Amino acid sequence: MKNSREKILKAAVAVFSRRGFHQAQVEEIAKKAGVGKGTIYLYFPNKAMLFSAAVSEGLEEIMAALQSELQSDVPFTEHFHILIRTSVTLYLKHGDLSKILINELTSGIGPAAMKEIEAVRERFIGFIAGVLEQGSRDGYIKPMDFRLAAAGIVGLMDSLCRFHFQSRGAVDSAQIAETMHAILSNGLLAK
Amino acid sequence: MKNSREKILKAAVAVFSRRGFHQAQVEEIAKKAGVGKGTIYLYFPNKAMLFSAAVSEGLEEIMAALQSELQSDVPFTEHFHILIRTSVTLYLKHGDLSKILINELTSGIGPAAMKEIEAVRERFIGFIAGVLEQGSRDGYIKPMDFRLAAAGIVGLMDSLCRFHFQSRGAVDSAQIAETMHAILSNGLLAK
Amino acid sequence: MKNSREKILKAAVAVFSRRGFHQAQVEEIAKKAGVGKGTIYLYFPNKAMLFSAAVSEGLEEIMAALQSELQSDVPFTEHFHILIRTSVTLYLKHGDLSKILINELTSGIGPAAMKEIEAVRERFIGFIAGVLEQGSRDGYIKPMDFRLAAAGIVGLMDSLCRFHFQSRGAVDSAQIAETMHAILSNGLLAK
Amino acid sequence: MKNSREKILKAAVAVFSRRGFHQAQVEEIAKKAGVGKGTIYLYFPNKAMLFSAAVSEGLEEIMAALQSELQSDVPFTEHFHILIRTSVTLYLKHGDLSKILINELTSGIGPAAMKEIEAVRERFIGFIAGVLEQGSRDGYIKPMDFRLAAAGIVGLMDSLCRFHFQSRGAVDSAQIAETMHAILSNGLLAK
DNA sequence: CATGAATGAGCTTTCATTCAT
DNA sequence: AATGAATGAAAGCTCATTCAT
Repeated sequence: MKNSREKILKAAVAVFSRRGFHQAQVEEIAKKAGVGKGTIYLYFPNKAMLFSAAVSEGLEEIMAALQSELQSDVPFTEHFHILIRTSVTLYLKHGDLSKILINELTSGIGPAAMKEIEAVRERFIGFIAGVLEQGSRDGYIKPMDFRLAAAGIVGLMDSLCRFHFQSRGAVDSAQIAETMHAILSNGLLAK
Repeated sequence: MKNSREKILKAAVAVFSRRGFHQAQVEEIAKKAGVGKGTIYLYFPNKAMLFSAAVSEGLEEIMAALQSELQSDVPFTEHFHILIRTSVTLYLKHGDLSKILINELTSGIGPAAMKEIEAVRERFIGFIAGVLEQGSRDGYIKPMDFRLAAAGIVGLMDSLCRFHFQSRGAVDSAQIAETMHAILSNGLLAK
Repeated sequence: MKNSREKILKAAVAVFSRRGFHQAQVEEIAKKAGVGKGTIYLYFPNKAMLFSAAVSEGLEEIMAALQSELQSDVPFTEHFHILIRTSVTLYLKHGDLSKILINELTSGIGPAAMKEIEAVRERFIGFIAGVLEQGSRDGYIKPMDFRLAAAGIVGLMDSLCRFHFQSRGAVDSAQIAETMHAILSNGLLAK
Repeated sequence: MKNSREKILKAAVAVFSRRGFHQAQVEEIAKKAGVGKGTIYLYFPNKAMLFSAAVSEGLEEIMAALQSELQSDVPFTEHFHILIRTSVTLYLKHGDLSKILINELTSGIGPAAMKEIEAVRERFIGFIAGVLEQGSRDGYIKPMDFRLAAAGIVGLMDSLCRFHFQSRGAVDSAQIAETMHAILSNGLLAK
């Protein structure tokens, strides 16, 4: 049996993503985690901090997974494709998280937790910008404002993934990855 | 002096976008609109419906503005560029709205209002998909899943605009339009 | 067309009896009376006073009708019977009123209106006590505390009439009058 | 120290009877019970249900007390007298309750709670009707519509007890019991 | 470490009342 | 005399947080 902190975090991600920050009730998280309400306050100072911890640790996992993917040694063009596919897969798998990350950023979470979350988002965007920059140094990516582009990519991915969730299976992971790849590699214009 | 309904809607957009749906207080909206709290309930049945009305009517304006832009008769390549620039400008100008549109979609607004908002988002995505499809018929845009692409474009724009708002002026409207244009026309890959 | 004051009073009786004092809304009364909300405040200082006026004037009518009945000159035993039948009929006809009179006496109407209503009830009880006293002087009614008995009679009638309203026709006016007459003339005990 | 539920119910009976359903404030009940406002909602889903619980449980007590009185084995005539005296005593003792039971039946309490209360009143009337029916079988009570008569008795008692409360001591318990007994045993008519 | 009964600040919403027309 | 748009006090209810056990 995992320890309480883990169980709480896992339950928190699930509940927050389903309901959003304000609609989520601490009690439901406690119940889902199989602990008492009070126990949550043993590990997290308040709801907002629990929220940012949930987001933070989840995203950290995604980044670690992507990072390890980056180690492999294949030609860039293929690498680029794989990277996108992996991102989409991870993003959809951690769908809960992504919904949170996108939807709750201005929902009045309180300044402290807010800062935490923006920092996480920053780190995520920075991570992607880093990948782009490396690709650029190796001559595969056009020079550009990498952070801006990275922010755009995150938004693109979010939006496509939301489409997936809302389409209830009509649009699958592969289609999303292909659309992303198509747009990001060559744009929309016919040659 | 504008009529009350207008004043309330305007104030609502401002407050909702700053605070998010749940954090926004009806009282603050009333104060900002310069009307009594009760007056709001004369025009809107409840907070959620006020919210969806605010989003809805704002977005309608944006679409109308874009629509009129589309009438002009210039070569497509240039048109494409202009369209993106106009979109970004409008989006930034109605920044309040865009933040709402993106951030509040799952925040537990109540089913009725929720449906309204999703419908608006749908309409917006559909509108963009229509533009892409027309471009494709004329041979300027690659064939693809236009609705998916449109969803992606909205996400891309959102994310870049948010970057603008958070950078507090470090990234300007032109840069965002250029980045969008660069990505959407040719993608990220160096040739 | 009756004048506004009349129309308002009539509508007030109808609405108050259907909904009770607190549930009744001034707007509904105005609508039913076919006047503007503001007009009501031209004739009555506030909701509570409108309420007590409605009760008061209605009860006054009942008493007037009973009074005229009392003038007739028939043997007391028959008179007693007729009186009860007439009372029940009137009470049921003015059912709205009776419900109000019974149900709203402690509902927190505000001290001023409250006093008015209690005064009306007093007057009604006094009226019946007077009838009993006269009957006693004529040797038809046992000596007793007439006001107390009158209060009891009003309660008895109320309760039976409510039974009528709730039974939705299963118990008719005649049955109620007979039961009242049976109890009041000889009591419940078998000889 | 009694448990919270008990304390709340007791306070509720007191406050509801003094103010009536609508005028009664949950906060005042909480204060009187010596608990926090929220605690009330731990035990009762809403104000209306608290109300019906208060009425219900109080009346149940009265019926239990009367029931035990009925077990005793004395001649019926005396029994009848005793029963009325006991009823009046109980009714006056639980005066709060009786006021509620009579006054609030149409005050717009909400359908669910309303039904509960009507059911309680039904049960009470049914209980008395049962007593009458038994007396009739034993030959002491005239045959009649027992439920109708029972409803009348409740109304009679109510009204007399209200008289007691309003007379501020001028009319005592014994007088009321005697008046009831006089009316119910032999009626008002002189022989 | 763990709990959940208890709390009360804070929210939305209603509706009697006013007053400019 | 008549109106009804506007008001804001007032109240029920929720839920994050605490703390005695």
